[in-house]
Amino acid sequence: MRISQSEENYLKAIYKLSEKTDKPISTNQIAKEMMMAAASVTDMVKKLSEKKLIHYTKYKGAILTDTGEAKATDLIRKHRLWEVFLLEKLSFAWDEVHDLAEELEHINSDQLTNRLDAFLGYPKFDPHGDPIPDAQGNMQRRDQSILATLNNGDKGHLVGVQEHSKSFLQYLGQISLTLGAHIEIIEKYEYDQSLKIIINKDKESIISNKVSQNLFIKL
Amino acid sequence: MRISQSEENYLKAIYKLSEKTDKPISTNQIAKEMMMAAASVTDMVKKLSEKKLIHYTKYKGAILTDTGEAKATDLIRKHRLWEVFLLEKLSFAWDEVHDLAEELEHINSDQLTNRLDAFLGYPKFDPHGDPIPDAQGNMQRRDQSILATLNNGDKGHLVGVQEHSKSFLQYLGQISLTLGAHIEIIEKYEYDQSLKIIINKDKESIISNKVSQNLFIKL
DNA sequence: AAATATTTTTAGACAAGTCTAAAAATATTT
DNA sequence: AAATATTTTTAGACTTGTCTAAAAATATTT
Ligand SMILES: [Mn+2]
Ligand SMILES: [Mn+2]
Ligand SMILES: [Mn+2]
Ligand SMILES: [Mn+2]
Repeated sequence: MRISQSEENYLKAIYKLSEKTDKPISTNQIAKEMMMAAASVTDMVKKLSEKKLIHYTKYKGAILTDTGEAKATDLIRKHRLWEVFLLEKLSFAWDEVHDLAEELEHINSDQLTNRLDAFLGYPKFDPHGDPIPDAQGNMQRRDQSILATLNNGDKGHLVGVQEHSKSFLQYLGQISLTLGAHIEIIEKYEYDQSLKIIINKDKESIISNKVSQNLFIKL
Repeated sequence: MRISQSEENYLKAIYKLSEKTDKPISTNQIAKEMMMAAASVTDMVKKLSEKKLIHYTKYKGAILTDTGEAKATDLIRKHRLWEVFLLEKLSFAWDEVHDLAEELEHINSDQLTNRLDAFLGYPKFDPHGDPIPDAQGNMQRRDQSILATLNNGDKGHLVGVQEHSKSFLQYLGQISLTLGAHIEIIEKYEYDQSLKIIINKDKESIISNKVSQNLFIKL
């Protein structure tokens, strides 16, 4: 069954929103995520429902079917593999790879995807620390804690970021917080929950709670 | 100025047809090349003309403007670079790369193109022997003769193919005629212009005139 | 130079994907 | 349980890219 690029983007949005909840995803949520009018979403969910990619009940919301979820997982696999390619092979920075991957992910060829995977050495995580589904759609669960929940003296490595915005990633780059960096909490300020940390056992930084809420650490 | 994927395909078709002639390209020619109704082409050439990508006179045909030609050349650059990537890095065969490159070429990012070019080592020719334009749009002229025009005793290397169809390329593969192969003409049969050749100083083959018309040889 | 054939354009239609404004359904507050 | 607010759907419109059938222009033949 032919799935358009637009339909693929809806599936990804629903998948993403479904990661945070088990409830059906409302048309408004999808509209907000995709920056689109709610009316457009209503039209599309009807179409996706007819194609059996989602379960949709009027006024209730949408849930991916198994087929829809498999399709979304495959898109994520392609997106993340392309991100790895762009960073590792074409030396793009981690704040530059997302937009290009957003387009490359729509090229549909299992052969291309699987050979790219092999060429990259079957990476398990993308440049933002997100797990890459394998050809069967299985992905490793990342063992992580949110930095904001840790305390004085806790230490570990940066294994992922929650936010993916360019500005956030660039900010992290500026304070030399790259994926894999070692972080130790020196002090947690009760007042605004900001943290004084040492990066790579060398550089001291103070980061806001907003930042630490978006960093995943493996202890 | 935003150029859609569809518009890009028209530009490429006009470019391709323009390589064989200096005359304006008729809507029918474009329609045939793209396997589309002539009426659709008429609509599109009007649009391309408004965007100053082609010069178009009703009932006369279309010629690329400098802007249009630059755009087409850039698409060809991307197409051929991706073909090299697929063959060299992902080990696809030369009869498999075209369709994927047809999609990859529409991803518009000069940075991506130029980094891919660098990653591949600035190749000058693609897997079919076609020249790859550089970032400025310049490409090397290939020094070639059509095999069908040569005579007994002539020899050289296969540097390109005219036809790009899967079946033709697969046929060549079967008789071990790959790019770079050495070819010597043993005998030219007057009757049907077929040729007895020796490939790589080893394997003897008889090829039809239809085949030899499509092979470019460097003496 | 007419008649005929071919090519090209126009006219009108349709599907996909989007929007705004209005109506209907659902949720929240009083 | 009404009244009010919010969410969601419907209705109608628009753009892009395509098609078929008919009309108009151009080219070829007689
Ligand atoms: Mn991404
Ligand atoms: Mn990512
Ligand atoms: Mn090609
Ligand atoms: Mn090629």
